[in-house]
Amino acid sequence: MTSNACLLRENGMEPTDARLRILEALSGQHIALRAQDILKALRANGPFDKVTLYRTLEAFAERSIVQRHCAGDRTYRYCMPAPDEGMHSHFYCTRCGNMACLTGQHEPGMGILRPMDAAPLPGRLQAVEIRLDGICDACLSRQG
Amino acid sequence: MTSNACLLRENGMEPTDARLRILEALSGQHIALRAQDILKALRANGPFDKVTLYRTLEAFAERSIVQRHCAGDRTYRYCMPAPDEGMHSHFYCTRCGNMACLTGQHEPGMGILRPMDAAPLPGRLQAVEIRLDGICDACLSRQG
DNA sequence: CTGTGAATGCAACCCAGTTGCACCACCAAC
DNA sequence: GTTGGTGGTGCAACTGGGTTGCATTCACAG
Ligand SMILES: [Mn+2]
Ligand SMILES: [Mn+2]
Ligand SMILES: [Zn+2]
Ligand SMILES: [Zn+2]
Repeated sequence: MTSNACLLRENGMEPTDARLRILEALSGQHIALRAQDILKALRANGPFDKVTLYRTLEAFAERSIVQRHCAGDRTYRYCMPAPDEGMHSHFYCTRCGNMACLTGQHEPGMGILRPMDAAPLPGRLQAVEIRLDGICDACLSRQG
Repeated sequence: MTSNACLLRENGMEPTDARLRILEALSGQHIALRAQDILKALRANGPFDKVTLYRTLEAFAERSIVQRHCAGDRTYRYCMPAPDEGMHSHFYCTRCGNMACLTGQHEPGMGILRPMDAAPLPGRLQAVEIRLDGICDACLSRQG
């Protein structure tokens, strides 16, 4: 029994082949992947249906098995949080679209996240998304 | 000469009727609007072309006349920063999609934004996007 | 006037993500 | 064993926010 299979069982999902393959593609990554990136990786070892992927990713995100983030280009990116780690933030390269996971979690409710805002929030906070935008080192070295 | 016309001139844009109408729709809002929200408001006082709106909003965003943000539902929201204010963050209601602008700017490079991350960034930072997700007061009062 | 570039309008297109529905495997009840 | 329900997958069609191409109009300098 792999740890991914356990993860699925803990979340009330059968560890099917498709699900395990998707988790495998996401495990150990330090960047957040587009659905299409994942699809391409999956299809390197056999056919895989697009809709199954999208539906599975959505189910994973609902159960917090993966994190789903909206990048600056309006496409979702998916990544697996490190074990026992909460939300983490990302560095998004506006030139190449690469979205690196940053180490160190951040927590909803941390006062320091809104240093200059004394007013109460206009609702019940559930999650905090922090995205750092810029040019990644690879793009910088390619052309400054 | 309205202040919006000045704003356009300062950014090298002719203050055309279409542009002024768009800025007018965004001025004084305390929420970030979808393109479609803006279009609906514009069409309340006469016809307005969808493509002109999108192109104009893009030109405004490039010149930082408006801020463009990607909400959790993968649609862009547009808002005008208060005068002399930099980037600000938003509260996004995952139930109704309303995206409230939060008062108080945040600055790229503030150390406090990444409290638990000592590692250097994997690139050159240009902007910081902070989105607080949750359920807004209106939705809470409607059904908890 | 007249030429030039900027701005606008309309139609067609793009494409990540979604929906509908058929199919299949599995298991439990009859 | 047959039936019926459930969960997962596959294929095709669809959605809709946003974009592109291109023709037309406008502003204004020469
Ligand atoms: Mn990540
Ligand atoms: Mn705003
Ligand atoms: Zn890059
Ligand atoms: Zn709401």
